[in-house]
Amino acid sequence: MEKQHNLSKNQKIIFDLIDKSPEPLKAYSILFNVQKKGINAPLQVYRALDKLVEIGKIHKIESRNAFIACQNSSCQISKATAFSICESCEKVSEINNLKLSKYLSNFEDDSGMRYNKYNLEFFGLCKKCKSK
Amino acid sequence: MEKQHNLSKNQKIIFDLIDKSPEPLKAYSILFNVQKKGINAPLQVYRALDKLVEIGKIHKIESRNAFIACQNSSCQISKATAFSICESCEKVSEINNLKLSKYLSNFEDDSGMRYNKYNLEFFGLCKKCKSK
DNA sequence: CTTACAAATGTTATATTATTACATAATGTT
DNA sequence: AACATTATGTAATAATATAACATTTGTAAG
Repeated sequence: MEKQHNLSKNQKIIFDLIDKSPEPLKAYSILFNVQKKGINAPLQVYRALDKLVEIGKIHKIESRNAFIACQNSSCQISKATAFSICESCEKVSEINNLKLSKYLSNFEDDSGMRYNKYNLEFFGLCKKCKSK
Repeated sequence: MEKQHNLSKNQKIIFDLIDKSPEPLKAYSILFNVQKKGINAPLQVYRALDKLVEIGKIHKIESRNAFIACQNSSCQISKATAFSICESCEKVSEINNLKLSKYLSNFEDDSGMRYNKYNLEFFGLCKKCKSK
């Protein structure tokens, strides 16, 4: 049974914003958007983001310093993330591919080391941008 | 035949520093280290870093905002990078594994899309840290 | 219920990472 | 030499993220 995380007030405000967004959001853009709800300081945003990342409700797109809601309905694999990033329009999608995640989770490097966690970012042109 | 890039003065200073370093270096730590050589401003560092990344002599470790020299003697695959990162001692190594790079370069997502570029960061404990 | 602990909040200040804008110099090509 | 491209120098500022400290809220045990 998965642990239930009851989001706190700030966490909920910030998660809802990210979850509704069609694109990854940056911390200060989040801050700007939630100021009307009484969240005034960067730290309040970063603390909520840290927690949401920790419990797997959102992911950080490292190459963009931006945050996206987890797209895996059964969000077990927050430690094993893969994203598709369009270098033209910056559209980001989470890749949820069992073969890929199995391949990477089972990957052994040349020294025989295994990893419990990874983040993979693919770059290319999305369909729309490719056809332009 | 691979294009030869003659590094400029600043590029060479900064590449040499990164190449000699046993660990990834951060931009402002680089700046501090090269001030005695007449590089005074962040922008001079970032410009050199950008170029070095572009030509594949160094890579950026996105999750750490740090830079490491490319470890692939035949440095063809600067667009396809994989790293091992120790979450305890922060040691970073480039993974140069043909099966992995083939697998990822040939990966098709569920929409049939292919990617010409990726960055993969694995996290775990290195041997030293695991045995503590 | 109340005590105690952990988690979250609020606030100010500051650290770290990165870019804009503009002027000049060096290098490579024809 | 003329031109284009790449690199440099410098100042200012933008964008991203954390430290430190005080207070409040949520939760679980007695």
